[in-house]
Order: sequence, then structure tokens, then C-alpha cells
Amino acid sequence: MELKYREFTGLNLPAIEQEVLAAWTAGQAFEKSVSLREGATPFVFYEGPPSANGLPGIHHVISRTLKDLVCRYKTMQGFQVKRKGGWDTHGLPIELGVEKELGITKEDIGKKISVEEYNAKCREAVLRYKDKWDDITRKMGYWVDLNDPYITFKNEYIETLWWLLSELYKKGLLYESVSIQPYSPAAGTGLSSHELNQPGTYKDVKDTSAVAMFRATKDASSAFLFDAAGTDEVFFMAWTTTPWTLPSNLGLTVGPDITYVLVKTINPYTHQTVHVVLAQNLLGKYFKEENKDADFAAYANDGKNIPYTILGSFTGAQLEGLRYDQLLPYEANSPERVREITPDADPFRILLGDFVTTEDGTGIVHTAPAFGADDYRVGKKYNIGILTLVDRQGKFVDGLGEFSNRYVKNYKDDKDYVDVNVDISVKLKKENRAFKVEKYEHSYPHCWRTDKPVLYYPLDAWFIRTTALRDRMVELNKTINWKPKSTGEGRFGNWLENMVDWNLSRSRFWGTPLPIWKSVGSDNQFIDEREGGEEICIGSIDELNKEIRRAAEVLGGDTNKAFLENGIQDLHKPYVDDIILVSPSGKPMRRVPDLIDVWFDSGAMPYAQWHFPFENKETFKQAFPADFIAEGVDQTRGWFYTLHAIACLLFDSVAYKTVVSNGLVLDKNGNKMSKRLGNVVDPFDTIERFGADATRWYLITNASPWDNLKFDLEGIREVQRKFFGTLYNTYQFFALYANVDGFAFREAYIQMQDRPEIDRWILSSLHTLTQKVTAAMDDYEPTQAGRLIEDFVDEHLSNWYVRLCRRRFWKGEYEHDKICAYQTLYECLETVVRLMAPVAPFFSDSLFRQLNAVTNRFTVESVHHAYFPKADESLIDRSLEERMQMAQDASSLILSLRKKVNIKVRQPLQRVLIPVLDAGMKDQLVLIEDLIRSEVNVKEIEYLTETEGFIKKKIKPNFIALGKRLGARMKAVSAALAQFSQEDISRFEKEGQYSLLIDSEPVILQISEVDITSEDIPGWTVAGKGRLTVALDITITPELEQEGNAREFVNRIQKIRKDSGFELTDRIVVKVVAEGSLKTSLEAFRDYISAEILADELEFVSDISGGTDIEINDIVLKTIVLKKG
RNA sequence: AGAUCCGUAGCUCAGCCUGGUUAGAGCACUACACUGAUAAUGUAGGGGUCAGCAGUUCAAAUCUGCUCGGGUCUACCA
Repeated sequence: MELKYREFTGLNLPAIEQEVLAAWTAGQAFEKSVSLREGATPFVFYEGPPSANGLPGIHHVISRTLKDLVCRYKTMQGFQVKRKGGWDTHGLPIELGVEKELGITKEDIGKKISVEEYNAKCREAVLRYKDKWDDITRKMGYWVDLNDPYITFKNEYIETLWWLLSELYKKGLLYESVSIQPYSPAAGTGLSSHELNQPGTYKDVKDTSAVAMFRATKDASSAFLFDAAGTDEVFFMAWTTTPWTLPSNLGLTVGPDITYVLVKTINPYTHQTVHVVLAQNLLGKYFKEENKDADFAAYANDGKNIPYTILGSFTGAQLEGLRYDQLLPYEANSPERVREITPDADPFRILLGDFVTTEDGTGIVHTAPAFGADDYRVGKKYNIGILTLVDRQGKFVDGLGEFSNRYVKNYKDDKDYVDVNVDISVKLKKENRAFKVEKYEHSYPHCWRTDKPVLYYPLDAWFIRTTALRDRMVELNKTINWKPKSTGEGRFGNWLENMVDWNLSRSRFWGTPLPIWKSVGSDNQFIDEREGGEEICIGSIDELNKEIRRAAEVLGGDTNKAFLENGIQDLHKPYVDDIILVSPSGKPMRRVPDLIDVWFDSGAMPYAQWHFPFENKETFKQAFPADFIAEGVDQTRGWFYTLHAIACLLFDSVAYKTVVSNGLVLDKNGNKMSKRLGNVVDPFDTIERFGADATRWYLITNASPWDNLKFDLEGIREVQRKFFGTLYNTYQFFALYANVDGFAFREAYIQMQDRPEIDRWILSSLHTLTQKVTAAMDDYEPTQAGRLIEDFVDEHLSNWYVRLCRRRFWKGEYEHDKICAYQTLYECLETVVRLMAPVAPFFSDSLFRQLNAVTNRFTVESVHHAYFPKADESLIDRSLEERMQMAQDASSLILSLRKKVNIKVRQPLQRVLIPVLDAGMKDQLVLIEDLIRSEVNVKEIEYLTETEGFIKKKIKPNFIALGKRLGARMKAVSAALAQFSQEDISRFEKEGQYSLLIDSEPVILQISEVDITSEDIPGWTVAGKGRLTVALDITITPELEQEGNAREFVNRIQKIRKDSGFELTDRIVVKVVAEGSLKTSLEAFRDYISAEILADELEFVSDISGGTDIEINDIVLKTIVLKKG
């Protein structure tokens, strides 16, 4: 038996997807899509590893759709696209999850639970939801190789990381330094910003704030200041909400472009006349306008209404480098001590910093490098040294006089605590060193565990010197194709310009250990480098094992006993921490306790996924850098950065050539999806209800991937109905008739010139579509591609081609014209399914398989193994596409006229008039005349030319052409043209140019510089669009009315046929009771009617028992329709 | 605090790069048609201070600046 195209019973995308999935599994479709391209040019894709300790969400579906469609597309373009999957398995979320599950806190680790057990728990938790992830991967149709994924906690993976780190170390790009971090003295631990962002950590508190007065040093560079003041004493005013940091002050920072003023005034506490410097914008905070230039003698010694006089103004830049006297000198912060810590430090100077604002304070920022990140950075730049006069318990160190050993905040809940900040402020007041002291309410972070304020504190950390290669990174970034471009230039480019060194250190448990060992003294403390401390960075497991053995030999005893037999088995804590190595000078070395930032894990995946350079050297070479990666835009400074940084630092290369960053998925109201709001969309549910294809199509076509997407299930429903529904209908239509006629594309391919106009048109459109879709996909614009396909299927294929060609499929014999129609429609379907396959992999493959099962035009079994269609330019006929557009417009206009006068389409009309403005237009119209006539049921089209004097024309300037030439005279010309009479216009047309007088200047217009359209046909009802105008003759002659009746009758009988469940080919016998004009109509068109309804007999009788009542133009007829035989 | 994206009809989005005189489409709503594809389709209708202000220009949704609103990222988050 002959193979038939499958006819569906209804569009059920989820069910179709189930079938396709089963076929993919059975046929190993994914594996084949890779193996079939063996030897082809590789297209390299990197999978950004998800963390499987959380459930997949709808936002994962969008980025994975994006990745998947690019990979499928490139495969169809002939590339071999391997997609190695991966899992991100380290990091804080996993630790926090485990802690929550076990009901413990960080302090309990090592006490209630050993690090070994803890890490074992983490390792378990890491792939907790792997099943769910595998499930969504499968159901959404994401093709990625999960048989051999890279997993970041594996020894091989970590070994590559160690190798990378040791390479960085060798290049001097990995170094230890202090950084300023949030620190909780009450808890005795550093806090990550993650912890700082816990709800409730930022609280409004009232702190004692002080405006301190720093006495300027008089020397050559500051002479201008003292000259302006006319005194020997000038103060810089600086504000702080943490007076306890004042003893550690080493600098004052001003904004380079801020204007500062020198003011003569009176200290409200000591009532002495003083000269102070502060930002001009902030004068109002300290002085009342009415006291400006007030009489100093009249001051009442009450601290109120202090007079002031401005003596001069300067920019911050002018103040740079000026010196001042230390505010609170003690033994512990003497310049000698400063230089003990930082040998060549040059403190107590005015510095410039971009971070200074005039929002608060004085515009001069008190700078204590140990206690603020900005302070530290600017301090380092100017080399002012660093003082940390507070210990890790949060109290002052010795050598600070009356403040020694006092807690800077009440960390111990001491009832009798006296605020040291107040005492410092009081001291300043007494010494004429405070200008204003007050309680200040602000938001300040607190430790989420102890509820005590944190302080920013310098802690040791390891850094990658990314700044060393900043320029190279910027340069390489310019070669990357960013989608959207602005992310690369703006967000990322900017980030690179302002990059700081990468702080790698994390004081955690479950992560990649930093492979650095440092020598320790007899007290087991690390020996400072300056005191002969040594360190080593391990770059491989082999090297570590060698060092383990060497240390055991040199140090003897039980050293590394546990590791001697089999070497190290697990590169995690606590095992690595048990290893003692030996320094070149024979001292024992211990590992620094730090783990590394998990972002290093993922940024190193190009190398670590292949265990490079220990294995797969050739594979790596083939797969670096990536041609394409894609993730959410939130990864810009995350994965996109770490990939780029590592590749640039170690390989002097980009890590990826194209990167697409997709936006967020919001709920339909534009809110972020969160569990708290209960507006998260379950991807499993969505896919089960609407199918993965509709979901994918919606996600891709609704908005550009990089725009935020307001996710609305209604939108998926619409996609399902409109796009998939239409395509499904088109396929069903094809299958229905192709099965009847046995079309299997067995006949020779009919050459284009032998096909009718409409076939050539749809094929031309199809090739234009292919061209545009290919361009869009090559440009990583799947949204454009999807919308183009949608448009084609809906507007062109279904609502024009199929609608106009319906009769060709069911009328007449199986011969040339019918075969043309089948071949054409088949080719459209076959091409469309391939064009859409990357985005909608299931339905496209289903249709592809149904079509190919009958025709065997492709040797591959899946659309995803086929090649992407190639546009054939020679089949593209622009003028044909243009005139078909004109046919559509004309039809639409005529239908609207019919509507206006209430004449239904079934009623034939005699003629339409179309004014033609030039010969070309008529040539085009003649070619599509038949289409228009049958579409709108009109017998003839008449073309009007101006010579008949019928058309009223309208002229307007072609602004684009004229604008440049005329400039300001444009308006006058426009007005002049509006006054043109019909005679003016025709003279213009005849002569090809026209001379106008504008402001007594001649302006010569060319015919090409104006647009002439037909406006009206006097005496007719017209409709127009652009250059096209139509007028409809609405006279219904008796003949036309008869034909209309006949058509009505046919329509009613067809309905009865259908309602009675007759087959398309059944012949029938019809009896009808008709009289008068209706009978005349039916008799006149008897042959036509019989042919249309496949009636062997059409009998007029005087009465019928039973039968059906039908109504034609308000007259009821009785009829009976019987199947013959 | 800095960076960046977005703001066009009730909703989802085109148009903006490259300025051109009536700002489009789909959905939704209303009415009328059509129907051998029917979970479709056509026609018509209402619906817009193109977020606001200022500037450049003969001409601004489009270019520039500022403001407002929303989102995201960075400041040891993963």
C-alpha cells in the first residue's frame, strides 16, 4: 500500500513532542547530529555550568533555548557542534543550603561537625536536583552532552585550576595583599557581601559624627592658602560618622573638580576666630546666609549665628599635595610607626579621589586606609601608609593614651560602656579641633548573626593582578561580538576600564583550595616574607605528591604519613590542610587557609573541562576559544569576565568570539519572579501544558533575548494558536489532498518558468525569507528570524497562497497545474520546517518526518541532521513580490468598498476601475488581474489613464529628496505645491520639471522630487492606499443577481454536503422547490451549480416531504440532497 | 555611589542606527462578512501628550542634553 501523509486529529503539541522525544532517543538523534558532521569545521560552544542544588526555573529555559537554537542552526549550516555539559558544584549557596539543612552555623563547622563530614554533605547536596535538571533539559529539547559533563569538584578539574594558578603565580600575577572587608568583631569573622545583603542587616542607627579640623602645614606649596587667610593657622574640615577611625587617619581626600572655599569664621565651641576650608556647596550646612560678612565683634559667644567671610576659593585639584598636622598624635600612630609598617610612606597629605561628593559632610573626606575600601585604594595610590589601630576584637590597641584598649563600639553588651566616639569628639572640641559634633542617623550594616555593627577591616587576601593586563583585556574585548553591542561596550567595557585586582580569597570550606604553602615558625604561624618567609605554589597533583614525599624525608617523624602510600586522594579541605611541605631552606610549610572564588572555577572551564594540559591537548586546541557562549546579562561581570580574564592573562586570547547576554524573565506585570511573591513560573508545568516548542517560540519571538521579558502564559497560547495552529492547518490541508491524489513528489521537478504566477510568487517569497532568516541567524538575531517566519507562514503562505489556491488542490484532474501546486506547497512546507527547526525543534521535526516519510527527498532521518535551506537568488523576483503586494492591497481595498455598500463577496460585480499613474504600474496590474478578480468576485478591471480626464491627482513634495537641497525653503515649496491645480500637475508631468518662485528666487523642481498620487475619481466611491486607488462599480444587473443567487445556492448545498458527512468525491442528487426569479437563476446556472456541488442531477420539483430548508437572500427553499449510489 | 538597559494603543511589541509631514502590527473589545483549511480568516471601528522638559533642524517617536519612572549589575553574592 502506498504511504500516506499522516493526518493529525487535532493540534496537540505536547503529545507530538512526546513522540518526537521517543524518536530522538531511539535514533540517538543528538549523538548523530554531532557524528554526522565528523570532519566538518567545528563550531565551538561553551556551556556555562548551572548549579544543580537549586531547581531550574523559566529563566533557565530562555538562556538554554538561545544556546540550543544557535547550536542547532550551526549544525544545520554544516558545522560540527559538540556541546559538553557541566555542573557548577562549589560555593556559598551550597554551603548555606547544607547549614540550613543541618541546622548549624559557620561556627559549628570544625566543632559540632568536622570539616570532613561537612564537605561530604556539600558534595552530596551539590547534585541534589540533577534529575530535575536532566528532565527539563530533555523536555525543553536542549541538546547538550550530559554523559560526560565536567564537574567542578572533581580532582582533575581542580588540578587544572591549580595549574592555572601556578602559571599565574609564575608570571607574578598571583599575590597576597590586604583588602578591606566587612568584618564582625563580635563574631570574629569576615563577612561576605552575601551575608551583608541578608534582610535586616542594614539598620538606621544614630552615631556620633564629628567635623574635625585638620591644621594645614605652612610651607611653600600652601603659601597661597595662608596668604589668602592672612594668618598662620588654616584648617581643613573633614566629617566622619566613625570618630574611632580618626587616630588612624593618614590623609584627606578632595574631589578634583569640586570648588572649595577658605572661610574666616568662629569655632562655635571655643569661640576662637578660625580659618577653615570646605566645599562651597556645603557652606549652608554650617553657616546661615544672613550671617555672611556679619560683624565678628557682635558674635555672642553662644555658638549660634556665627559670622563668616569667604576669603578665597580653589578647586580640589589645587589643593592636592598640601600637608597637614596629625590630628591625634600618639605613640602608636607616630610617623615612625607608620614607616615601620610601610617603609616609604608619606602620610598627612591632601589627596584627590573621584568618590568624593558634596552630598554630606564637608567635601573633604577623612581617610583612614585600614577602615574603608575607598580610603585604602586612594591611600595606596598616594602611598600614605596604613594604620590599623583597632584589633580584631574591636578595641583600640596599646599606645593610644586614654583611648588604649577601649572598644570602639559596644561589642560586649557592657552595661557601663562609655562611647569612645563621644570621648574623642569631646577631646577635639576642647582642643579647638572640632567644628560640629552631632548625632547623625544613617543606615549602617550589622552582622546578621550578632546584630552588632560591622566594621571594615583589612584582612589578608590573595589577588590576581588583572590590572596588569587591563589594556590588553580592553583591546581583546573590542574583537568580541557582543549581543547586544551595548553590553560589551558599556557595561563590560566600562567594567574593564575601572577594573581592580581580582580578590580570589574566600574563607570557606567547600571549594577549590588555594594551592599555596607558606613556611611557618615554631609557633605554627606563617612567617612574614620580610622575615625570610618562603612560599610555594603547587601546579599539579604529581608535584604535590613529590613535595609530600620530599617533606616527609626532610622533616621526618609522622610528617604526611597518611599520604605517603597513595598520595593525595581528594584535593579538598580538610585533607590538603593536613599536608606539610618543606621550604627550600628546610622549614615546614602549611597551606594558606583560603579557598578561591568559585568564579575562578567557572572561568577556567575552557581548560579544566578537558583536564588541560594534563590530557586532551589536541582537543583543547580545537576547542579554544569558543565561537559562541550565551548566559544571562547578570553574568557580565561574572562568567563573561572570568572567562575573559583568565584567557587574556594566560593565553593572550579571547575566550569567546561571540557572546549573547539575555535579559531577565519577569512576571507579566514586570515584577521580578521570586518565591516570596509567588509569581514564579514552573517550567515543567508550562511545557506540559503548551509544549516546549510554543514556549521556546514565545520566549524567542516576543522580545529580543537581551530585553527583559514579561512572561505571560497568554502569549504562549497566542503563539500556539496563531503560528503553530496556522502551520498545522496548512500541513493538514496539504496532507488531506495530497493523500487523495497520491502526491509523493515522484514527478520531475517542474521548472519555475512552467509554473503559474502565484507559485512563482510564493517560491520567490520563500527564497527571500530564507535569505533574510539566514542573515538574521548569522547575526544572532533569532527574534528577527522567528518573526519573519511567522509572518511568512501566516500572511503569505496560509492567508494568501493557500486561500487563493484551494481550488487547484481539489478541483480537476491530477495533472500539470495540480502538480505545480503540490510541488510548490510541499517545497514551502519542507523549507519552513527547516527554517524554524532551530527554534521549534519538535514540531518541525515531526512535520519533516511526516513529509519525508512519503517523499524520501532527504536521506537523513531528522530535520536536525539536514542542512539549512539555501536561498537561490535566481528564483527571487522582486517585481513579482511587489505586484503581489499590490494585488493584496487592491483586494483588500475592494473588499472594504464592498463592505461599505453592503454587497457580499458572493455577489459578483461587473468591474473595478484602477487609475494607473504610469505604464509600469499597468504592466504590473495586468499580470495579477486574474487573482484580484477571483479574490473579490469582480468580472473585469478597467485601467484609467489621465488622458480620460477621470482622475483627480494630488501632488506633494518628496521630502527626503528635496529637504537637503532646499533646507529652509522647504516650507514654502510645500505650500506652493499644495496650491497646484490639476493643470499644473499635468504640465509638470509632461515637462518633467517645474519652476517655482520662492521669495523671488526661482526654484526648479524635477519630477523625481515630488510624489504624485491619484486622489479621487469623481462620481465614484473610492478607496486608496499609497499610489493605489480603486473604484468599484456597484451596479447589480439582473444577470449578476442571478449568478449571485446561484453562488448562494452552491454555498448552501456545500454546507449540507459537509453536514451530512459526505466524502469530498461523493456524487449527489439534488431536488429543490424553487419558483420565480430564484428558479430562473438556478436554471440559468444549472451547469455551473452541478459542477460545483458534484451533482449528477439537479431537479426542480413542486414539493418535497422532509428535506432541508435553506435560505437565499431572504427566500426560503426546500431542498433534499442525496448521496448517489 | 557608579555603569547599563528599558519607557510608543488596555496588553505584547515594530519603527529609532540612517530625521521626512496621517506613528504601525498582533492580542483584546465592538459590528458585519466569509467559509469543502474551521481551535481558522477578512473588513470596519474606537483606542496614542511616542514618559517629561529643553535644544539642534525647514522638519524630531527618531539626533543631543537634562529630569522622572522601572529593571539589572558592580561595591569579597552565587
